Amino acid sequence: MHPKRKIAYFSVQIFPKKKTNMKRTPIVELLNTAPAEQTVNARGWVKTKRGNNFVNFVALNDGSVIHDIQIVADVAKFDEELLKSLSTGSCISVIGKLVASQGKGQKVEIQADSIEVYGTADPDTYPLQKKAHSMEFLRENAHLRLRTNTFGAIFRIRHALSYAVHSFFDRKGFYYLHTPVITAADAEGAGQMFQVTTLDLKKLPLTETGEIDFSQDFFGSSANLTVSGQLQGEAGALALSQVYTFGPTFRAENSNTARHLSEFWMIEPEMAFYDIQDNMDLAEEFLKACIAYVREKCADDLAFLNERYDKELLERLKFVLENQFERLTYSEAVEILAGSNHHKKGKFQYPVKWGVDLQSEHERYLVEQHFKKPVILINYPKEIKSFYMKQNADGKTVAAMDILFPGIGEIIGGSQREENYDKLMARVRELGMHEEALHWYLDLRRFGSAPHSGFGLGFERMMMFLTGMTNIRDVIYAPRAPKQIDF
RNA sequence: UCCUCCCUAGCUCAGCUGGUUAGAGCACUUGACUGUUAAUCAGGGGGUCCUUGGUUCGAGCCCAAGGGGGGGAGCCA
Repeated sequence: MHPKRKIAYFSVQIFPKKKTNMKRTPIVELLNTAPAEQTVNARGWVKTKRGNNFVNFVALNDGSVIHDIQIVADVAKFDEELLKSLSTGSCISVIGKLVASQGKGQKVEIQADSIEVYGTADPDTYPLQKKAHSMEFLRENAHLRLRTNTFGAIFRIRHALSYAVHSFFDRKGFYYLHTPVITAADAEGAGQMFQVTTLDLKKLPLTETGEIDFSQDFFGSSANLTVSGQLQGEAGALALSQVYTFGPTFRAENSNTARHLSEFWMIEPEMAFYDIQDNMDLAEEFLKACIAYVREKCADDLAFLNERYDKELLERLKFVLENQFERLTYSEAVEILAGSNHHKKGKFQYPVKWGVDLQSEHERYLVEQHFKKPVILINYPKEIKSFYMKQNADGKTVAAMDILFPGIGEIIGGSQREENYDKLMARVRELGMHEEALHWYLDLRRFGSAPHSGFGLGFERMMMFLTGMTNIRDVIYAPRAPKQIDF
């Protein structure tokens, strides 16, 4: 390579144009700067304004940190109308001196020399006040709720958690695989799908037998939004050894609960040469690494949420980090449940019986009452699990694992995959699945198959655990759910 | 989709057994106040009581249907 063509990726020199404006300093930096009457520029949105005839105090926030910086404005130095326009929600740029605060609530403040108003916010119509609002009200103002302390904290944590995910897998030698968002007919059976089409819904082309003729549709067959990247992930793992996906996932189920969304983000690692034990080890290490990262990176935001919403949040994060997850089989869990006083007193609404899927109340009992810590359940009856899971030697169970968290329920679902072509094919036929659509997936077992495992993590459920939010609609920018597509 | 609760001022909520002109705090507005911390104090304006229909001399309140939202369940991550 010619020496002149060498590119310095990490130290790019930029030749600035002539400076016209003073450069903004993020409030997070200003709050951590020693005050020495240096001239600084802060820009952000007004939280509150207080004061008297002589001096006004503005709490300014730019989203860089949960704390506001206090702007001090001498009434005599500023136009009356300008000061009046600094109402809650307005956006301003302030140039002034960074000084030690005379007041008690903060260390530093800005003594304003000039204030420019970028955008006013009429107090009569601006929905947010300097008072606490209900989560329901904020949900109906999703475009503005980002400006509140609570949602600022939530979205800084959301970013940190995303970063923690990529960072963890990168350290472990995984590759980030971008699997398709639009897929062909439902192969996995993971639930109702959203259909994607360019056909004219008012004039659908029909075949001779009266069915809709998808050969005339955009892709030449029916198409849907993905419900999981797992099957494609397996193709990745059986080539790159360790991959993960992290993308939007769509389920058209009519679910109206505090822990379901129609559009959510899912993380799906898939690993060649991993058995179910390796899979569990990775999942536990992964969850702990993410929690540890966010706890360190977002200490202020977590402290705020702990103080305001959930006094046990920090304690719970610490507890999960310091304790081993309880691991047991489905059969053992059923025994514990059947032998519990809770069951004997008839307090379970649904029956506890081997072969039947555990209900929410059963999972909660195990996690919140019996073990009082995260639980990993493995080896479920094959009838209640997906076709691709590894069939155990007992002929009755599959190598599935679910990780259950307090207050949230299932946060991870995974399994070792069936790598044997004949066994997998038998299951596909047993369940009457569409072999044609699965040809490429079955091929993975015909050519260079290998033992492999993986799991799926609901990103927003992890967010609920980290933030203490009790409704999944409050940890995503704009929740998509039945009858809800605003913002 | 099922069960259940809720809907009263911009926001949070009170409103008795069905009875005159529907209230409070915050927000807004006017005034007071030399450093406030959701500033404070005093005055003022502000209502389709979710909608429609019914019962009644009289409905915010009782009944029915519809709409929106919360909590729980199922499906799952």
